[in-house]
Amino acid sequence: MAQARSMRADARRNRELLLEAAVEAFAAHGEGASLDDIAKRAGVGSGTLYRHFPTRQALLEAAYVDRIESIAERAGELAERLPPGEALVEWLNELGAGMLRIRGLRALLGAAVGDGGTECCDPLKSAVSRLVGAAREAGVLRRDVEPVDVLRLAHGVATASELAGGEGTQIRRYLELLMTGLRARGAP
Amino acid sequence: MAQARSMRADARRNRELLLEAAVEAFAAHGEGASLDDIAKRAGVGSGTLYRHFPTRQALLEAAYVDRIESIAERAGELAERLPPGEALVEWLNELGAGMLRIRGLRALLGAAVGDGGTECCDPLKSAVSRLVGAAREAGVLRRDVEPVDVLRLAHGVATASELAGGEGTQIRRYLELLMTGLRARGAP
DNA sequence: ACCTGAACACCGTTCAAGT
DNA sequence: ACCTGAACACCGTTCAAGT
Repeated sequence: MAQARSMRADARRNRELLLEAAVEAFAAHGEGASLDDIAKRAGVGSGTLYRHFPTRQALLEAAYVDRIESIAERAGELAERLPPGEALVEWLNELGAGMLRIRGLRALLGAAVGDGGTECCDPLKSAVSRLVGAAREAGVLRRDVEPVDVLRLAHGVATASELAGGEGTQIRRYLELLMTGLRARGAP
Repeated sequence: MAQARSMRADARRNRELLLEAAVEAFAAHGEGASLDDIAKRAGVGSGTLYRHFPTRQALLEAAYVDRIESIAERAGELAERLPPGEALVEWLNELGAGMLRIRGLRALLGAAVGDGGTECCDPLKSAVSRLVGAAREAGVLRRDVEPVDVLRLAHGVATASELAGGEGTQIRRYLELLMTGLRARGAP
């Protein structure tokens, strides 16, 4: 999907309007919000939505790409300020909070660590790889755990806290349980 | 929903046909299978489906109620044969395998430990309560973890392994990580 | 008392016609 | 090159008419 200057002015404007409407709609009605409704609220024909974003997944990705990048950037800041183990936990905590606050982000990460994975969550994968690498070298992480395992489990933990209905108080507890398991030496 | 003898013979038969079709459809197309299709395959009108099962959730529950009970019963057998900690892990492993094998069971447990909870998963809640209680008394489980936390985390772990696309090899690893965290003494 | 199936509303997706 | 919106297919849900 071309996103560059090469778009006609009205096309670029429509794309922007669609994204604004999408962010609003996903926040209000979850990741399953009506696409037709999004087009209507953006003031464009439904065909225009499909021209810009051929699938729901593509729209979700475009709507949240900047959030994903800002979460990924936090990894660097935390790595500077905290020891490796704590930096990883803290980052997972922020990632989890983001998944609870921004509806649809969890679905996006889920697809990324599954088989429907696109490149949109690559910044998160790079971030967790760096944090996991550092934690391993510091000896606070078992060596048989891959970065992608950590993302999957973080996704699972976010699911668990969403089920608990909490606003982020549960996720900290669950992450600490998980981290204790990750810290222990590998199974025989 | 009356399920007793009080139903007319044709009603009881239709109910049975609907359940068979539902189990098949959920297995083939996931928990979102078309209800209209289920009615057609059962050879009844769509209104009949709604008369027996007013919501998709009600149909899911009726379709899997016996599986749920048989998983719950396994808890007792395992508790007799194994020490408390191992019995809990083993049971969680079987529960997880069930969630991966039978599509829709995970959704059902998710609803049960969330706010949309009905009484259909109560056997599972009782089972985990007994196992957790025994493990606590044996001193192999931290005391600040509630049975419902364990179910939620098991649900999360099953989600994580489903994302991994495995057929039950990952879930064992993930459960062991989780169990290590559950075993450790409570946080300060 | 229960069943049927037409009818309605809603949503996703496509595409011919328009600028 | 891009947009529009009518058209189509599909699904969930209701309800008047039938037995």
